Amino acid sequence: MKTSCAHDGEAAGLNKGELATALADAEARCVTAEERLTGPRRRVLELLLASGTPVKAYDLIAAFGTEGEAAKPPTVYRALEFLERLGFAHRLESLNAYVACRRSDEGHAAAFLICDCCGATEEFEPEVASAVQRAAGARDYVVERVTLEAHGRCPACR
Amino acid sequence: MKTSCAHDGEAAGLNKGELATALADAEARCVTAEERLTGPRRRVLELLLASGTPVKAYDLIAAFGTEGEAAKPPTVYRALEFLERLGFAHRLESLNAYVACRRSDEGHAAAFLICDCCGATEEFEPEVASAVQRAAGARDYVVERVTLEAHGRCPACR
DNA sequence: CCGATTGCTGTTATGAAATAACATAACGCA
DNA sequence: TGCGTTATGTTATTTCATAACAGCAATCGG
Repeated sequence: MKTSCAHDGEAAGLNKGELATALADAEARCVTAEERLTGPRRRVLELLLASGTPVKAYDLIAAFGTEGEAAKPPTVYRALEFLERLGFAHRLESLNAYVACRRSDEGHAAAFLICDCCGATEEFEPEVASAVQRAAGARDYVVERVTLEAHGRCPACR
Repeated sequence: MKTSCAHDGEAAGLNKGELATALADAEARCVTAEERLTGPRRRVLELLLASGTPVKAYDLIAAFGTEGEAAKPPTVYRALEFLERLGFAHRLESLNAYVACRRSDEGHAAAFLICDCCGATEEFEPEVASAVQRAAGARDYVVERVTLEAHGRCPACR
């Protein structure tokens, strides 16, 4: 799946200032939603934001501690569950990985372009929704959640 | 995810005659493609077809032997890889499960409606493709493979 | 017919991803 | 302060998937 290629390393993560802003935003949105951005949750979000690309759960687990100690799996998985619920992160089913999301609407539908070469992802708005709804309607289904992941190559990797 | 509901058990798998026909079809397509539908491959396809709904890999492993003995994981995973390659089966990323496909075109794009209640799935043609291509084009991506899985409720479960 | 190549299978072992279950701590509030 | 709720810590286990290597069988050129 992930073919090796020269463009790794230019990760696109947030720098220190952007990170602080993004975390403050998240904090604010939690207050509004009457939810708590606790330590572990904040830490996992920070790691995701700093990466800018999808991160495996066990990489988060390994990177969790600031002195290099690992977290226990449930710590990170619970944080991820929270972050997903509030729309701060998404799970990429086809990669078994998680990615931060900076869109401001909780619980939005998500669709992704995923570069199989460098691992970069771009989230886009699934206008696709209407086509899915049409297919669903024709079969009498009610759709509650859509996973859309398009694999290919990003501009830099071609 | 899978909420319990009364409609289980009405699985929609193929009966004996249909199964024989479907396997013969698969056999024929393999000949055309110059591929071999060997024992393990045929057996796994048979199990998928008989089920009619998505099946977990380890359920296939457990059901593999005709006298109840389990297969070794690689046996089944290799067969699944082959079946996917030829378009006889698809992997459902959001379920970690596999489902038979009776469409006749190798390597086609796949999209699914998945009932979270009874586990039924319907494959549909992703006309969606055009919308994805538009989003991809705008971002200069080249798309090679699309995963689309819509979760919801089937007619029977509402 | 022989030997080499290639593709598939069998087997053992291990790696990677996720969750169950239960104990403890922190928070919000009567 | 004491109670219910929500979040965390911890141990263990389950679920999902692949690496690595040995053997076998079909195919093809000589």
